[in-house]
Amino acid sequence: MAYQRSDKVKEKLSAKQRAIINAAKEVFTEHGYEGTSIKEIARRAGVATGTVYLYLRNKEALFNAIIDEVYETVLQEIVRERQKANNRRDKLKASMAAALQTLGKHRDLARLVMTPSNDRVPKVGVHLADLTNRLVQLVEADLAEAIEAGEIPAQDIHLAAVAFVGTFYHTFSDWLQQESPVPLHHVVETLSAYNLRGLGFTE
Amino acid sequence: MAYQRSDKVKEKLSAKQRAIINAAKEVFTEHGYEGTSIKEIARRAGVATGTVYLYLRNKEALFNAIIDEVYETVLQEIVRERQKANNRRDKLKASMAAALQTLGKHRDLARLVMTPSNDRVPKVGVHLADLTNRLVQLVEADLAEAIEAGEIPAQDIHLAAVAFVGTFYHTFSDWLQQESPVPLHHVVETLSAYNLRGLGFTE
Amino acid sequence: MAYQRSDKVKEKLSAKQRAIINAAKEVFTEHGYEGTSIKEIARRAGVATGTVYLYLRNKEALFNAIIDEVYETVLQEIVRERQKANNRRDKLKASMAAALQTLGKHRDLARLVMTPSNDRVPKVGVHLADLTNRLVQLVEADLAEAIEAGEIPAQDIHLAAVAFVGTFYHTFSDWLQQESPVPLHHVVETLSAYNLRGLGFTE
Amino acid sequence: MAYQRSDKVKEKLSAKQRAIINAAKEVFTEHGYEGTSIKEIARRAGVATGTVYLYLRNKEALFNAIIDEVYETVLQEIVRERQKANNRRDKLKASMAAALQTLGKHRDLARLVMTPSNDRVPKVGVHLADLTNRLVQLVEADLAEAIEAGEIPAQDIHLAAVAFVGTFYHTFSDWLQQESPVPLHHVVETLSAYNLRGLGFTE
DNA sequence: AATGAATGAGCCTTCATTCAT
DNA sequence: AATGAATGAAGGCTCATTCAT
Repeated sequence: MAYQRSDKVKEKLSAKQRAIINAAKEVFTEHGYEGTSIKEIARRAGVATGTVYLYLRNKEALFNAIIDEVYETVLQEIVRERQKANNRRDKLKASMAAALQTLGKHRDLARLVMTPSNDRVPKVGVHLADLTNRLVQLVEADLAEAIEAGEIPAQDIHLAAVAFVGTFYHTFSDWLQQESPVPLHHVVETLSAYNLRGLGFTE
Repeated sequence: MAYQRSDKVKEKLSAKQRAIINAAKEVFTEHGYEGTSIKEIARRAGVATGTVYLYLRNKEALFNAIIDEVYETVLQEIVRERQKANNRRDKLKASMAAALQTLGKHRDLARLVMTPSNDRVPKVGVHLADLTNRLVQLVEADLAEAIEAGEIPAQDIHLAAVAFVGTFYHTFSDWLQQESPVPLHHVVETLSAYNLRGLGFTE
Repeated sequence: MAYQRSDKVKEKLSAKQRAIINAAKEVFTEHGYEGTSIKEIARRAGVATGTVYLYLRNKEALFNAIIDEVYETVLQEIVRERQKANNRRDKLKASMAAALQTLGKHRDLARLVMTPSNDRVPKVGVHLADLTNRLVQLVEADLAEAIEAGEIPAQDIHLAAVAFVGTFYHTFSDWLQQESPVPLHHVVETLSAYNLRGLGFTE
Repeated sequence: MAYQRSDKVKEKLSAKQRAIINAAKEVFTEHGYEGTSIKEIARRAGVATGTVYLYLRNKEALFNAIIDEVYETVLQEIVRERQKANNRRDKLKASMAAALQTLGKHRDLARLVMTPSNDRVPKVGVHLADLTNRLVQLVEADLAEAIEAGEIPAQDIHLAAVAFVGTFYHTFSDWLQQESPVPLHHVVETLSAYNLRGLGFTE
């Protein structure tokens, strides 16, 4: 289903726009935002320089289009996985599992998304921060419910949520840089246990 | 003591090199890596453009020199604080407390250091990762000992250490962006408890 | 009559060509030669970009077509008004009055025509000069007759004619730039008197 | 004296800035504002592209620097020549004679200055209009005095002044385009007589 | 050691014009 | 006849780095 959905998103784009965005993904991934030239993207997409501007207003818009795509895909996956969960513990776990699994499928892209560069184009950085902020908010809501239900002790919800997401974010960054990484599901399992304990869930 | 130590680091540099690096800290902090020009750094340091190249090979080296300085200062502070601690729990807590307190004193600089920009100079990002890697290693050693001593259950040490550092890293990033942030010691206390529970320390 | 005539000019063009030229008038008037894009003209004319090139060889030809139209309209008007005049004095006066009145009706268009821009397309400037050259020739003929008839003293005919036209040209430019301009007929009256005196007509 | 003065102005500029401005004069003259590229100016000046920006903020500033130079030279010459005149008639004549003679010495430059292009860079056009406006103001002052002194009948001073300048402006433009032009002093003599008659001066 | 003028590659973006449909 | 997507040259400007003084 999610596959279909994200496919729908992609189908809206012409083959050419797809080619451009895909080329951009590659180049941005390899050289960063400032290190990427439109000319190179065009070359890699097999179109003329000007053609890029037929589909995307400018460099920033091109970059954001990519971020948006990843962003939306990940969030859709999270929502989908959470629906399968029955209790709070599983929801929390499912959220992070979905995020990691989705990003884990495209290591290069993930690397791009997870390396914010606020350089000179401040909006870019802001845009990138959104994803984790949304995740944090999701977790905060879960925690508030869990506390109210007496499943975990009262605590600083924001801090706890940021810490929660932080373990996954950081571990995932670490995982991205490893040459022969461990299976992601192992990461998910371990971190889930770690965080649930940290939050004060009792067996 | 720590003051002396970090002063030692600084003493190695000539007054002019100091002036250049300090100016660079300011400008990089204000405009980011790509947004910063050598000319502006030179102007702010009160030297000619060419003089910068007498002391630092190039822009990247200049940036790295700053990272190194922060890096070293933070690590020295961590080592110092750890020596005060008597048991594993306190050592772990002291490590993170020292890191956060030191970076917290210079929010702007911290923001610079903690916003990796792999733009155009991918090595910069790599360099920045070093700091957290070292922290992770420190924590790994602590965990290995704690497990051996039976204070916490056996677990994936690397993953746990990365998660541990991740909570602090991420929370601190979040803290940096807040307009009126909570006291850092509150963050330290809360996260310490979170992580110690997560690691499986028993009261 | 003049209406009919200038209509004849316009009738030669297909409705589509008319639409394009009219759109071009608008856009050139608003943004100048270099500031105008063919795409915008096409959009405003309700046709596709390529269609413009079906009717006009290129941008320069399009611009010249407009100049030609204004040019021809003004000249027709001059000829018509001159026919009403009985003597040389009135003919000279009628010539300029017709020119000014006609251009004065479309201040924007006049501004476009009267601001030669030799930019990049030097021929454009040349084309624009034609109008005044033709006016000068008309005046020269009148002066030659007037001298032969003994109405004015012998003099450098070309220079006098250029000066004559120059007073109107310059005054009219000045008038175009004024926010609340005086009535054109006042300009015509004043300048006519000025020039007739200058030429040596006696009361 | 005037020669010295304008020389002083030029001495202030380094040899390189002079070379750049002179090259710019050539290229702007040949291809107009929009048709001129900084690269070509640099090439012609024998410097690198970036060097141009060491001396002039940008293309517009470079263009204006040229206009300013001509502008100042011409006005200085006018002031100087007017001081030699004893009466109103001679002052008026001297003003225009000075302007024409000065511009006449550099036909190419004069062509550049006298072809306003308000295209896309509106300030450029405004800047160019200044010269004639200043001339008009000078003439207006003279006319006001002449009327008060009873030397000429009351009339619309602004219109008369614009017409006055217009004859010279236009005649000069005409002269600039001629391949084998008549001597400028002949133009001055003829136009002076024409205008003085037109204004109503009596022998 | 120090200077800072000079370099020139490289960047994003625009737009007149073409041509396959 | 008409379309409009595609082209790619060209332009102004910046800036890390060098080097003659």
